[in-house]
Amino acid sequence: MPKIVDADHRRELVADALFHVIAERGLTQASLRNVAQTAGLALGSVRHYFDDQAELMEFAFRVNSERIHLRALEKLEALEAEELSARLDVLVERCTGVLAELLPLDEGRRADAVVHMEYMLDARTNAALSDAAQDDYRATGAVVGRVVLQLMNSPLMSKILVPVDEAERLIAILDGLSLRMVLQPAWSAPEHGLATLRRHLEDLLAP
Amino acid sequence: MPKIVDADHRRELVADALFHVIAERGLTQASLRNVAQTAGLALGSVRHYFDDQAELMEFAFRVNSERIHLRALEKLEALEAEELSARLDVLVERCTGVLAELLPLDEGRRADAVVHMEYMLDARTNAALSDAAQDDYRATGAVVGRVVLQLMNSPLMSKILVPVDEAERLIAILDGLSLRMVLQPAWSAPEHGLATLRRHLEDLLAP
DNA sequence: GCATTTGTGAAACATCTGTGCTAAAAAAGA
DNA sequence: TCTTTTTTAGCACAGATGTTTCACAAATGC
Repeated sequence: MPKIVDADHRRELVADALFHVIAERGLTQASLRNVAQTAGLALGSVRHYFDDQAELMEFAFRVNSERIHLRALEKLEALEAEELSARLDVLVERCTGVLAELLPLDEGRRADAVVHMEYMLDARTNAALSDAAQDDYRATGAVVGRVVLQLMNSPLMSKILVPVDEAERLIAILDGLSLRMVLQPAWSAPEHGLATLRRHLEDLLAP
Repeated sequence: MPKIVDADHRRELVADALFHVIAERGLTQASLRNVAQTAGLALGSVRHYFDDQAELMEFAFRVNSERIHLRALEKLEALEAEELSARLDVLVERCTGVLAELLPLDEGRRADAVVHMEYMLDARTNAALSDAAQDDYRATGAVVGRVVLQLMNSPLMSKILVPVDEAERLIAILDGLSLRMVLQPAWSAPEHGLATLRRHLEDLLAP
């Protein structure tokens, strides 16, 4: 029959172009024309794969959210699979490694984090994105919650902590660090943010 | 001579209209026409007080930033003036009160926080706002830093903490809580966020 | 080779945006 | 009342945006 192009692959290619535009010039410049141009496509081609601008926006949002959380989930499941370490510093390092996937520590994760922030803020007033935003909240809540459980279940944990409370504080720290590192990279270097995260986890486990 | 209108007062009135538009419909809808309409003015009138759109944006950003930090500074200076309390829970409560001014705990502060977030994110790609954003960073850094010093100087402080590190963690928590409360008010009620902040301060002072 | 289906490109339209320009209205002094 | 200056209102223009529509190209199955 007709010409065959991997449609799904093409949609992700357009989404990547959108990410690039948002990361470089902000969500306000993410017009269909700008996206098409950076994707090397014509405006008509982009609209062939996405009926709406809204459809492109939600699709890209979900790709971005999944990309971020899948990285963390991979490391998390590896952590849950291995037997509990008897050494405190090892446990801290493992948990730090999982949560660090949610921080903009390298250029790739930085672009993801920038796009993520812009999307979450936009979802506040953009009803078409609110469902995707809800799913995103649940995803990060699940990752952080499971990390907290790992800490709680460790025999090295001497304090009595309320899991929900610590998850909330940890989420706040992650969001806050991510925000600062995205907006103010000059003052918030990657190693700096990572160290703050590690220090907090050490505090939780400290006797 | 001519009709006399308090120009400064008029500029703040326009800024308030801009805040209203941003809080209700997001920064993308903050066009001069929308602002003029919600301010009850004609487009030409708005442009009479602000030559540029950029001038209005920066002016409103600074008004917003100062409004937030002045509230916290007032309480902070009251705290620094009074003699150190010998009771630990009193000190925590005082410091919580200062930092709580940076959180969206009521409708007024919520609108301020929303506008603040949108502006900070926009400043990332909007060179016209980067100076104002820098000033904002310094302002919150100063407030949080001075609160941390209050905690450190207390004879009730038993731990040995690095002030800069704790200030950074505290800023992250404040930013993260603020972000969550702005974006997800259904899951992050005001009392909830306030409790998390208080708990963190108690943790810092705990023996 | 041909027809059919899919992909591509471009032109056109209505809408919204910031900005420049002009003219009327309003108020205070002469 | 008349003049002067500020304030207000409105029009017009260029540019950008989402969307619609249509024509053309390309590739697969017959």
